[in-house]
Amino acid sequence: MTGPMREPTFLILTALAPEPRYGYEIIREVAGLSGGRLKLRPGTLYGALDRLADAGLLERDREEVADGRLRRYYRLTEAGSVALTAEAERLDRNAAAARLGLDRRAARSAAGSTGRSGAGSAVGSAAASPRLAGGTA
Amino acid sequence: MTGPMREPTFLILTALAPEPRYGYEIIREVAGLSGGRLKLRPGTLYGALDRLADAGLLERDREEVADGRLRRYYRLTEAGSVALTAEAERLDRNAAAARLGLDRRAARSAAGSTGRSGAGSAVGSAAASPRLAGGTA
DNA sequence: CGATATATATCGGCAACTGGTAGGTTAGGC
DNA sequence: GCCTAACCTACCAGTTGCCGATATATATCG
Repeated sequence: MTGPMREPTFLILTALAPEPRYGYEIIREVAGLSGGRLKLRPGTLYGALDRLADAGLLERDREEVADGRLRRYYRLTEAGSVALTAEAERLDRNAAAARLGLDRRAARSAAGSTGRSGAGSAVGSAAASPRLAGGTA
Repeated sequence: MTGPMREPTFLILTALAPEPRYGYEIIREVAGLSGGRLKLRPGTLYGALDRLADAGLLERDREEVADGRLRRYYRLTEAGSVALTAEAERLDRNAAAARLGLDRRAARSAAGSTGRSGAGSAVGSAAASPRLAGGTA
């Protein structure tokens, strides 16, 4: 679990970044962070919590009983914080690369040569591509 | 294919954003964009190309024979461009959310209350979470 | 009581990817 | 000439995280 993580995993870690939270609260927090777009299923949440705990990115914090219901709190570990930071940087770099490519595309559209590029570019298409410094996702 | 895409898919679209490219060139471009981190396998590439074409995000551009080798060019469609733009924005929002959470975490660490938060925060943990305007990933 | 919300937990199936294999051509080195 | 690496497209079994669901329990409200 050092490679790219998918969005649910990422947002779970994000939800736990500021403070420990219990399962159901993570679900709500992730929904909020995603503007209602991502509704974590219990299967996804607890599967991810187990995986991330096994990988040392998070751990059990404490248990509490509130209104007759057990709440199991989790917290991000230092390794989890590091992984989340690295992942955020990866996202930034990927987004920047896409932006650059889209900008160049728009510039080409404005120049009138769109889509079917001329036959002359077949060999020349190995032109310098945006090479991002630290690597992207 | 309107939901979150994984990194290989995203970077394939990014490689095709500025101009049409053929399969092997996409592999090289993606490797460059990712700083050598992501080496697309043929299985991944052609599987994704088929999927993305089926979804209308890219299409066949042309074929060429160079040095006795067939090169099959692909180009991003307008829908693909739109999807890539949306995806880049999603990445930005996600990264920003993670940063915010990590900053709050660092602030808590500096305040001396780390990890095991006090018992008093059990009910108050529903405090206002960073609510990003347009929604995140 | 029934419906809804709040809470944790488990599981089968699926899609995208991983990690390969395959077939072919060309160029360079020995 | 032979071998290796690079250049090209194509196909496939296995893995993994997630989807979509089910289950159990408590609490509240009409």
